[in-house]
Amino acid sequence: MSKPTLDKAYNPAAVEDKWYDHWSTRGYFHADAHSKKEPYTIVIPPPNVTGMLTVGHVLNNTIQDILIRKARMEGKEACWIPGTDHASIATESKVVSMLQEKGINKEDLSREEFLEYAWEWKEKYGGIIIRQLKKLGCSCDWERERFTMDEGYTKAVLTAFVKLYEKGLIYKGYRLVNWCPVSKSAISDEEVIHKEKNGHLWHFRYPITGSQEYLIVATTRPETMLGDTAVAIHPEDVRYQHLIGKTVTLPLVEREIPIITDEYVDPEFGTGCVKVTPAHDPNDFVMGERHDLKFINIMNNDASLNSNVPDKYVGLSREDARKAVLADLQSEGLLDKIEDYVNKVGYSERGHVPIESYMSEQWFMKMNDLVKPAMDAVNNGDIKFHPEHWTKTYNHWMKNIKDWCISRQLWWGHQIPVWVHKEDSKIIHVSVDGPEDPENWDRDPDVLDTWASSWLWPMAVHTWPEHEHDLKKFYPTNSLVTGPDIIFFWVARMIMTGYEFMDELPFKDVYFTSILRDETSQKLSKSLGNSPDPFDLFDEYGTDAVRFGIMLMAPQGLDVLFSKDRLEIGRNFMNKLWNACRFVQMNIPENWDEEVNLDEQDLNLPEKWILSRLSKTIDDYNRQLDRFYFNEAAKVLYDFTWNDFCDWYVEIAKTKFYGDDESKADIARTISLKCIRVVLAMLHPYSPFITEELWSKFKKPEASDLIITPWPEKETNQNNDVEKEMALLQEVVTAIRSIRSRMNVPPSKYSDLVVRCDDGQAFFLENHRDLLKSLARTGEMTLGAAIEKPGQSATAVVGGMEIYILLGGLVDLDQEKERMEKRINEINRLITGINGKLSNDNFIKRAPEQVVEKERSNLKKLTEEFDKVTANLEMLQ
RNA sequence: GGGCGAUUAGCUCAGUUGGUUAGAGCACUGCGUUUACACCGCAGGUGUCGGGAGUUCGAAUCUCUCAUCGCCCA
Repeated sequence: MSKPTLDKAYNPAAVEDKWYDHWSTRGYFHADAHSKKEPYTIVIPPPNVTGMLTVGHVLNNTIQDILIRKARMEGKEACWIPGTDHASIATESKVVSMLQEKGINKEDLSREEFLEYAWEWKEKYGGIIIRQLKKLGCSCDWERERFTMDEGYTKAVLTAFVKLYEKGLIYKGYRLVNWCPVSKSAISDEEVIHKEKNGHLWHFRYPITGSQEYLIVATTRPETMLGDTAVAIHPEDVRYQHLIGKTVTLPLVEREIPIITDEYVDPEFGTGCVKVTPAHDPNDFVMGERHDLKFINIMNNDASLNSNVPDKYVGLSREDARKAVLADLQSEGLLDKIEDYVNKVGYSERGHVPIESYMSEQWFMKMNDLVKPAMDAVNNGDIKFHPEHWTKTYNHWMKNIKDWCISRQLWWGHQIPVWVHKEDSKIIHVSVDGPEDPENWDRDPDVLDTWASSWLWPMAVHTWPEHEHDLKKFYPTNSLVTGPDIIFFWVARMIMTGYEFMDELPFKDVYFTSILRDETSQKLSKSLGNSPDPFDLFDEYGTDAVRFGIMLMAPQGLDVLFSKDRLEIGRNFMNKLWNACRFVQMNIPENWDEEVNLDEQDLNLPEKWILSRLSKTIDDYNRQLDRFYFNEAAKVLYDFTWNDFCDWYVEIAKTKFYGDDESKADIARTISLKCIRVVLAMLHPYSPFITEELWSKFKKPEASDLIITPWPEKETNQNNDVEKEMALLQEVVTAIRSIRSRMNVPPSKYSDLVVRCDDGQAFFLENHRDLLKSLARTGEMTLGAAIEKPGQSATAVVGGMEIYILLGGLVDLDQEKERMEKRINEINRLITGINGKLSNDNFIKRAPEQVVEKERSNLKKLTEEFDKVTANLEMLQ
């Protein structure tokens, strides 16, 4: 053993950086593609390159670190590949606002100039989250760190585009897309957030052409009426049959537009008449195509009105246009009424403003062919989701998948590898390297959706499209750990690319983490300001404690209500572990060299018991981790360490340490060390720093650093008889303590014990006389079957033994009576239940024998206890 | 409107294939500073397992239904 003894309390700050540097220096994180070991690979969900560590990242990356550290200890070639994502829209908008602060408009810059600023920004802020992950303790292979706009990665992204284009899966279309007026770009369906908003339903009068009649349409978006090209009614709506074939004159615009009939119209909604604006609403778009209507785009790319509306409205923002249109309709007497109305409004996830459905030319990807193998893989179990129920969400989305709009009107990202000939725009060149005569071509200015690059992550972090060594060794990966919020964006699409380009799944297990919420169940987010800074938490509790605490509180497949207080459990546990180790260390002499071979020892009950518990703990722990129950695994370790080891075994070991039999002390030392070493090894993936620190003091001299120490082996010391016997001893101790506590017996006073019991029980108690003395503070023991209840004593019935504690005048008779009566009622309740079952023929006939037997034996036990408690109660009367 | 999930002690959650005297931590109450730990120890109280119905010898667990809450998709 090394000396000096541990500090009185664990001080995280003093050890965390030390060990991280040590591990890095020794190269433990780096995976060797040429090793013979079985690979175990994880690719990190790449955080936004300009992002900062959140509590969500802590949860997510701790889980990955647990998996990878365990695999490493299990002797696998553990490879955790880190990296960051260029996050097109998010990063570009940050750069744009940074430039604005400097007084620079993006519009005034060339593409090249802008990208220079963007790269500068990336270099400046791009490393932050990586450094933060290191503080968290992540054992990533930093030599393999990737960025989605690295040269090699970019090549992979463009290669994928070209391959899919050549297969006919990518096409260009002029369509209605989700348009973010802030970033002035298309966004995908998945980037639109639907929110319920309190709005209005405005009813307008549209005059029938050449008549005094009106029809009334209702709308939530008055300003779009300037782009109306029809009014629709349901074909069977009796109210409006006479209008079919007529036209209305669109107010303010004075455009004559047809009245059409379409099944889409809901006669129950509003007046049953609908204005149709094909260029600005997805449903109207479809109707427009069906009826060959005009598509009039009335907006610029910033959602202000363009020259397709009457002059007085040109240039107005959509908000101002709404006011103007309403005012003008009102003054013309065409505003019929206004109703309150709750409607769903789509917001841009990044721009935080309502999106427009906007006509524009975009690149789309056909998804139907890509979906099939990806769906099969999940449904036939090749890829497993944890928790499993996410497969339903996955399937639902896959079944209803639509073509994916992959172009973005941005500069930061992968520019689409399509060139149009300057002489003839019908001539198109698509390739990774571009045409040989670039001067004759114009490259498509758009970039790809970021997800159209990150969907290649598991293969493109290596050398794909080249199939070199790393790719062969480390693809497919083993586990993916990510949030369910990106199941469509990312997980589903990675599965598609896996089969499309590698003809193989990208990962075998997907663990979906919990979503973190605060105590009022709001999602933790920076914009709400309810997300604590992880570094404040690390400072306050220690990184290991935060990691352990957050894992302990993350339930399976549910949201986590995060609160700082709950990290205290983690901190307390670290302290408990530290102090248990400290205590053991204090009781091991300097230069002690007497570790015994436990297999050759004649062990007594508590020793056999703690070894049995340890065996079971190893099994349970591995089982929980294997099924991705990280909270349960943490609990298994916590319970063993705190309850079995600290509360019972260490207390028992004291009698050996303080006794005068050195050989017994050596056994206790050996067993304590064994428990500590196994616990440290098992806890290491959760709490790497403190365990490595303690390991350095408690390891066997020849052992390696904990991070690469072999994972604890399965043990076979489990023994149910021993556990039962120990449980009885614990029950006796607790019963005695309970009486002493109730009667306020001071700890310094030893209680004499009188027990009515059979010979076997007497032997048992006699056998553990010393333990009873130290654990329950008992004095003299008088045992036997013929014992009469002594006067002035308190009673407990345990396992058929009637335990009397002599208390002189200390007994509170009323309190004792009350207790006994309460127990008698309880026993009665239980006995009634059991009798109900046993008197039921069907139960006897149909229930398994062991179940019936168990009820019988319970009945016997309870009846005996009932008799004894009743008799004792009578004596008190 | 469609789908998914949740509802167990004051709070946060466990509860494996139906059979446990329904558990843990926190909080709470009492006692305690015995040379690991007050980030501690010992002892203690707390539950119609959301409501209802069904299947079963037996339901917190399986089925249906209702209610409430949350998320996703229209």
